[in-house]
Amino acid sequence: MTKSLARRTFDEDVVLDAAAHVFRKRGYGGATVREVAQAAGMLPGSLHYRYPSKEALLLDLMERALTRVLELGRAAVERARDPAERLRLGLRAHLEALLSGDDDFYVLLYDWRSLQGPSMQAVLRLRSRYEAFWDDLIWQTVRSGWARPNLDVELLRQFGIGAMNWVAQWRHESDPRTPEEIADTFWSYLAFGLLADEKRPAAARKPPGRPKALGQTAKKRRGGKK
Amino acid sequence: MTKSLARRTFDEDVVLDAAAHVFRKRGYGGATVREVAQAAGMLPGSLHYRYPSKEALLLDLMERALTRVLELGRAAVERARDPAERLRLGLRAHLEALLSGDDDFYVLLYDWRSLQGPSMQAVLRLRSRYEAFWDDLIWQTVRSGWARPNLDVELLRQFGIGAMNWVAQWRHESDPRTPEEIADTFWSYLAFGLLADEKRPAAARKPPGRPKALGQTAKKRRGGKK
DNA sequence: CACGTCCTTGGTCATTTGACCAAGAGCGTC
DNA sequence: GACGCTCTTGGTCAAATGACCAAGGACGTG
Repeated sequence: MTKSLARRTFDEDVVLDAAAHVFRKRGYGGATVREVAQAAGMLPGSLHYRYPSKEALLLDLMERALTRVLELGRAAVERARDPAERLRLGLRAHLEALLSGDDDFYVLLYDWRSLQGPSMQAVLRLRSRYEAFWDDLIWQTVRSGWARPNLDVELLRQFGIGAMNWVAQWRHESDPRTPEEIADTFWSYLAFGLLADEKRPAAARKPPGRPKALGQTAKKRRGGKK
Repeated sequence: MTKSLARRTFDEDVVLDAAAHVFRKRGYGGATVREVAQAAGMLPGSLHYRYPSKEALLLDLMERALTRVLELGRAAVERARDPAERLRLGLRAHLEALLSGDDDFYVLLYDWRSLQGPSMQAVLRLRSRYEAFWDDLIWQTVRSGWARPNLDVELLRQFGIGAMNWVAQWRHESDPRTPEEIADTFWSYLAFGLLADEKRPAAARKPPGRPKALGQTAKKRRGGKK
C-alpha cells in the first residue's frame, strides 16, 4: 500500500516471502538480516539496497498480510446475502488464509509489538480497517434481527477473532481437520453456544448458576478484584 | 516445579519478575541478559550465577506461569458444583490471571516458540495439563446433560482458550471493562451463542445458511483447498 | 557503441550480545 | 577467629549483528 520505508519496485514478493519465513521461524527479534538475505537468494548488501532496515521489512510484511486478509474476507463474504451466512463465510476466509501456509499471518500475530512509532501506527490503521470489516458483518446480523438482543459487538468481534487466531497456535500440518471444518464448527459454537436447548434460559428463566448473568457487560463499577 | 536448568534457592522470584518484564517489553529474542540483570538489580555476572543461560530463564518463567494458571483455575472452579457455573468460574480465573498485570502470561503467550528441545518438551507437558483441566470441565458439562449433543470437546476448548488469550492483545490498562465483566460476557457467548432464540434451529429445523451445518467436524476428506 | 539506471558484489565497521570466570565479599557455624 | 558456603563483583572474549558503501556488473535506450 504505502511505499513505507522501502523502495517499491519489481518482484519484492520474493524478499518478503523470505523474510516472512525467517521471522516466523526465529521470531523477529531472533532473526538476522543475513538469514533473510540468504533465504531470498541474495547477499546482505542487496537486501539492504531494497530495505534500509530490518524494521522496514517487518512493516512491509505486515501491511501485505493485513491487506490480504481484508481482501480475502471481503471477497468471501460477497457470495451471500444472509447475514448469518456471511459471518460463516467470513470465518472460513479468515481461517483459510491463516492456515494456508502463508507465513505472513504468523508474523503478524506474533511479532506485533516489535514495530515502533510510525510503523506501528500504520499497521494499527490497517488493523482497524479489518476490525471494521468484522464489526460491519456483525452489525448486519444484529440489524436484521438474527442476533439476540444487547450484544456487545466489539467484544463479540474480539471473541471470535481471538478464537480463530489461536488456531494458528495449535493446529499442526498433520491435523486431519480442514480449515473449512474448523471454521464451520466454530461457527456453530458462535451461533448456538454450547448449552443444550432445554438448558437455555427461556423467556424469564434464568441462566444457569447465577442470577442476572445473561451477561453483556453489565456496567458495574470497576475495581473489586476478588 | 522441576529444577530445570536453574539453581533453585532463595527469592528467585525477583529475578523471574524482572525477566518477565523485560521479555514482555522486548520479546525474548530482542531482550538482553544485561537488561534483565539490571531490572533485577544485579550485575550480569550475578544473573549468570543463577541462570546459566537466557533460555533457562525463559523456561523457569514459563513453568511458573503455567503452574500458576492451573492453580488459580483449580481453586476457582472448586467453589461450585454445577458444571456450567464451574465453566464460568474457570473463564473468570483465566482472565483475571491474564489481566492481573503479571508479565509471565504475556511471555508465555508470545515467546512460546523460542524454547528448544527439552525445554520445549517440559513446557508442552505442563501445557497439556492445563488443557486437560479444561477438557475435564467441559466433559463434566457434557456428561451432566447440559451441553448440546456431539460437541467436539477439544475444538471447543481451543475455541474458548483462544478467545480468552486474545484479550491480552487488545485490552489496555485503561479499558473500563473489568476482567470479570469480560469473562461473564464471554461466558454468555460461549453458552448461548449469538443468535436469537427464534432463529435457532428448533428440533428438526436446520441451522441458517447451509444444511447439515450444526457442525461438529464432520469427518470428510481433507484436501480441496479451493 | 556509449550512457545512465538498476541492482549486486564482497566487504568493512562499530556495537552488541551471550557466556564465562577469577577474585573476593558477606555471613553463619564451630 | 578461622573455615566454608553462597552469592557478587567487574571484567574478558569470541562471535554475531545491523547498517553501510565503493566498485562493478547487467541491461535497455539512444
